[in-house]
Amino acid sequence: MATEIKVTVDTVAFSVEQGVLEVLLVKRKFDPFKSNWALPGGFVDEADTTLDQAAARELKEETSVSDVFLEQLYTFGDRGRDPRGRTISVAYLALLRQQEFELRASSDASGVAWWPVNELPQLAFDHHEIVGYAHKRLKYKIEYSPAAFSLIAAKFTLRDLQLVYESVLSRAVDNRNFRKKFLNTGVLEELDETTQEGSFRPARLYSFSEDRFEKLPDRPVFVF
Amino acid sequence: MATEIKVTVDTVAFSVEQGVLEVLLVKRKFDPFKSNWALPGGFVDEADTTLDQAAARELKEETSVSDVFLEQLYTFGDRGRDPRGRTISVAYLALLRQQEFELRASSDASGVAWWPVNELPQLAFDHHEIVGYAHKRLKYKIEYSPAAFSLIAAKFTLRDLQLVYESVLSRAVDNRNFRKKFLNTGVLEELDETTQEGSFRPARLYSFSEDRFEKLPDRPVFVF
DNA sequence: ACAAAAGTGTTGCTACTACACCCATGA
DNA sequence: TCATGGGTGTAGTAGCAACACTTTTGT
Repeated sequence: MATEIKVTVDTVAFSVEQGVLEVLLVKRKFDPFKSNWALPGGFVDEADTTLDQAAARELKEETSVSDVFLEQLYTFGDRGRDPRGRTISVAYLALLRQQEFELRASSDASGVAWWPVNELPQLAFDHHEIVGYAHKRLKYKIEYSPAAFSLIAAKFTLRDLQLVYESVLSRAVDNRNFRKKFLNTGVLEELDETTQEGSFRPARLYSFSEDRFEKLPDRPVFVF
Repeated sequence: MATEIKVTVDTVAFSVEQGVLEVLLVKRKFDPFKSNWALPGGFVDEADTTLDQAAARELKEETSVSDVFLEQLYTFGDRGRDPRGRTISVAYLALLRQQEFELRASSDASGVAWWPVNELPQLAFDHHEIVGYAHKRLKYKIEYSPAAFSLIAAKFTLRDLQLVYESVLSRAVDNRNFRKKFLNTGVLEELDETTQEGSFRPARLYSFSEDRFEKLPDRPVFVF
């Protein structure tokens, strides 16, 4: 009965770069699926005290990304998903900003790179399914949680924020209504700074106020 | 590295009985936690082709409940949650109607019973935390999915339906608005039958139309 | 003056909340 | 006729969708 099973943690890390939703992948150096791209992840270790911590550790080891939004997603465990034998994968969702990290591949990998979610290469194992699932969950998540703010810098313009919504949802949103509604939620702090990006009008910067979010009588819904 | 870890599936099965949300528990016959109440579940087996199937198998073996709504919830894997050694538990949510099953304990258990979610006994392992998590998820779930219909008979009165919402959400809802809004969603089929339950006006019966639900241009939201 | 992105206001409509009473039935 | 749960209507309000033009800046 108590079959021993191998357990991995694999992370779907998203970022938005110039209005494009991208996923962090590593290129495998060893079999199985040698030289295929895959999600960063690996086996849970005796030393890991929690699964969350195991996912964070693997992500850091394989890509050098650390200290980011990380949340458990779903566990994939169909027999046959790993040719080496029964392995279940606890999948994680990560949200981050590319500019904050310099990618560095581990010795197990021959590469690390960001791939647009709509132009993914062939992926190892059932990782394509995992990415699809993560994307679907992210679409819900930005509508009822402040997840979008994990994808942009601490100071951002309303346009930055809108680009996150548009790239995650894969559709345009009306910018007048977007601004009105987001400002109305009361979670944005208007800063006394503006951008200065080119030969056009500078944009006001905002920050997300966790405090204000927590203090609202009802959770706002970020649906556009 | 590739530590072998034991994997269990444990199910939080909910039902609503006379306006009370209840959880299905089994009483353990063996150590650890001998004679404590626990969630039905057990080790994933070599023969299980999927985790979903493993959860269904364990639920049936331990309580005789089968063919019910069953969905993966979350995976609990903190080191130390099982005194026997590293064990992770893939938790499942089940929704069902008590009257459809006659409970029968397995030989591993000295009892099976429904417990009101607000009056739970001490539970084995971290099962109390798992139940709490499942309840929280169920509260969301009935608001954006037709999950509530898995908790009542195929033919039901609007009152039955309302009792499901009230017991899951732990609060009263305005019955005028509840009826109006639910009828407006277009997912209910009005039947030509009524109940006949006592010395008062009989109630009209309805059924949930999966078809109508699927065909709606936008998913209705069941928020009251 | 032009190119580029920032920023804004109104109207119509839908859908929600809040609220209290009459109806049908069997005993 | 009473007790019990079944069933309904309205008015006010809030918030949404749809829609196009003006502003600011650097070159």
